[in-house]
Amino acid sequence: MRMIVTKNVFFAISDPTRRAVLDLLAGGSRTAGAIAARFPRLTQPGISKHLKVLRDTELVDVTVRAQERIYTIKPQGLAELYEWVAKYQAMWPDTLEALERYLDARASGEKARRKKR
Amino acid sequence: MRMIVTKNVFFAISDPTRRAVLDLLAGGSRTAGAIAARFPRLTQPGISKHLKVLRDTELVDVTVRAQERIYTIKPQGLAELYEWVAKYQAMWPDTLEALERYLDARASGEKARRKKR
DNA sequence: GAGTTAAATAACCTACAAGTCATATAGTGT
DNA sequence: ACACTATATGACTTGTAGGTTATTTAACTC
Repeated sequence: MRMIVTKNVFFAISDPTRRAVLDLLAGGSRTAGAIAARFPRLTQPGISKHLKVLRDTELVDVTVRAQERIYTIKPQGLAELYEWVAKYQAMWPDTLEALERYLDARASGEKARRKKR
Repeated sequence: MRMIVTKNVFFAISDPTRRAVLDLLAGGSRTAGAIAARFPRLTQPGISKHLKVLRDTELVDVTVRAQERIYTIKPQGLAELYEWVAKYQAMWPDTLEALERYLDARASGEKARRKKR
């Protein structure tokens, strides 16, 4: 068992809710309440805990305004992740254009697959 | 509790051992045994399970040679991750050079921090 | 065919992530 | 001071990831 926890960016983005929060914040800063409101299936404390993880991993910044906490994305926090994945980019079929073609092909392939079943 | 498991690339790379396996395979294809040998702290079945996750998430390919399984990295499997993080790249302070400067600064900052304690 | 080698699978254990409800903290307004 | 609002924290529960040992599967060697 790994007991060395080291919460890092890889861990932070492994959760779909946290990715959704980041995606939301990419559209602009929001209060914790406004964020929580976008996740009706989760409770306020649930979102609060996700925000804590994002804080701890330096993926968001918080500013205080009265009782509110305004969360802002810190895209630099993703630098480590970008750095890591970029290493593999060199191994991609070809250039970025090839990657885009690949992604498009995969997208339509998925559609076709969905139709089949 | 999330019970929709959907093992995806984000989950796959959240584990440090699996990232290390990918990093290893980036240097060339290897048999399961050769991979396991690089992780003396883990047992063979332990590595085998990690390899299963990488297989299931399409991050590696396997070819059979006698009793051996030769694992090859499939960097295209990281496309989704790259796609996701690239969205945030636009929000980065400036250009790629700025990112690199940032990473360098962070690296030396970490060294300084380590010295302090 | 018996023994050996390589890898996967099964059964099991334990720590912890992700969720809940209840409560605490802290700022606002009257 | 008191009620209200916004968010964080504590205590607790549960599912599962990540590890183990033992076993199975399958191919090769003699």
